[in-house]
Amino acid sequence: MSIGIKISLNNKLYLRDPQETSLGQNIIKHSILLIDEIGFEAFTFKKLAAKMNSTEASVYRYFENKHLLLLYLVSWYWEWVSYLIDINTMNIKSAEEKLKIIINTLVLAYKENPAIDYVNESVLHRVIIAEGTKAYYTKEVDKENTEGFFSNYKMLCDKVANVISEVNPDFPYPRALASNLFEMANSHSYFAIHLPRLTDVNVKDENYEEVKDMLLHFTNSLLLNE
Amino acid sequence: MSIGIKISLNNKLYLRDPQETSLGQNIIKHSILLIDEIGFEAFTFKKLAAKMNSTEASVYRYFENKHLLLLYLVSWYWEWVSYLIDINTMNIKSAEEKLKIIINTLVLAYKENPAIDYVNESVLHRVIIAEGTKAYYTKEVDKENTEGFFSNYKMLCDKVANVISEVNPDFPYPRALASNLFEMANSHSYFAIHLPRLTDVNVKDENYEEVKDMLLHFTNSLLLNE
DNA sequence: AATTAAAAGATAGTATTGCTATTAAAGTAA
DNA sequence: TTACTTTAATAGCAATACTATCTTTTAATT
Repeated sequence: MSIGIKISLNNKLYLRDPQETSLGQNIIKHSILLIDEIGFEAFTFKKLAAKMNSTEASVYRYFENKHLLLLYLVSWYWEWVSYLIDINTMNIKSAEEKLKIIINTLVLAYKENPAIDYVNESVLHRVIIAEGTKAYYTKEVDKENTEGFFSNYKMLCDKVANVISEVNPDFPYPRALASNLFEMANSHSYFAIHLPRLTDVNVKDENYEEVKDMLLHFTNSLLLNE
Repeated sequence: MSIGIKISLNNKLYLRDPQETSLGQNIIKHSILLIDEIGFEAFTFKKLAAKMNSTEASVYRYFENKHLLLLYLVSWYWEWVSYLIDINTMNIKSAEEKLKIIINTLVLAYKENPAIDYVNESVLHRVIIAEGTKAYYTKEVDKENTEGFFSNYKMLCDKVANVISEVNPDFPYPRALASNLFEMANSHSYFAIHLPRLTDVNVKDENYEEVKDMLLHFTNSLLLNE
């Protein structure tokens, strides 16, 4: 039983809207699980179809190729984070407090009560951490950017940058800090698990508290000291 | 005429050492150019061989697959940066000054006088910016890490983290700041060109000064304010 | 200068990937 | 019930990611 919020995404990301049909929802559901399981490079539509007892050709009716499917998942994720931030900061006046909540949401989004039953937010979180950046490090980035394929991420960046500027109007790099918070939230979660010498934080059993504390420390240090 | 410095890399990265033969050097040279031209996803050993008038099978005698070739290029790049940092900070006593030089070197490494004729450092810089992170966002990261495939990057991170701790022994995240400097140097160079709404810096005609200024600002703010 | 070993080139072959096309079956709406 | 749409089933094709073998070229040793 889904609460029925619908994440709104650029409709050029897909050929047929996967949120509209049960096959589409199945594609989303199993692609998240399969990418998590075997990694994006080894992931193919044929394997996905096999896993969900459908056919390759059927998957191709929804997504042009696996890159656009990843872009869809990434956009979905950031839109979901954006939605959570809106809810969690709704009645907060203080910009400092808002920024704290934003950082909290960024790192701990995957824990929030799942609102959509065909998306396992916790697994999606792992997928975004491990594969997310591949969505925009591509030769077609400029063309895709003009088509609005990254607008969810950019809008979230705007939103957070605005709060940063509210906290400290003189800080000269609000957008950069915002995007850096997104990147660090994910990269240091990855480093902690796979390349611990590249970070100072620990992550054990899906506990990302230390990542959050680090982001808070960085942000405070950058914005509140003069 | 090459000065003859030899970058030392983990010998499990390759099947035959490409630095030792002219075919090997050609593989390095043209792979940098071709990845820059068509992107890592479209890059194949067959296309590379065609470009350099050799054969696919010959390339496979040097590298197991294109992923390991990328890892080789990435390791080469960070080892090159590490070497430049050593030279540039050789007679510097002050840790603050050293850190400034490190940041400078990080962002502007590609400009340094090319010491190795088969590597176009400026093009390699672009390749690392656009494709570098794909070297460690892979399903085999843990296995490859135990084999020491990322040791060049990790050692550079150690080196910079030590200087950071020298500047401020109480700063709790020296490694994270170090790796974040590497990541930001590259990601914001990329954002400035392709996704400008994700940053506040401008890059035009290979002029990365603003990226450098931002990294200096972040670093000072994090380490020098109390 | 002749001999030999190693490297590179040439060619072939295979399983998988990344698609497109066609036709048949199933479900759904008029 | 007919007609329309969606999905399943199957086939096919060019490119990718290799491996294997064999011949020629190059370089090193005697």
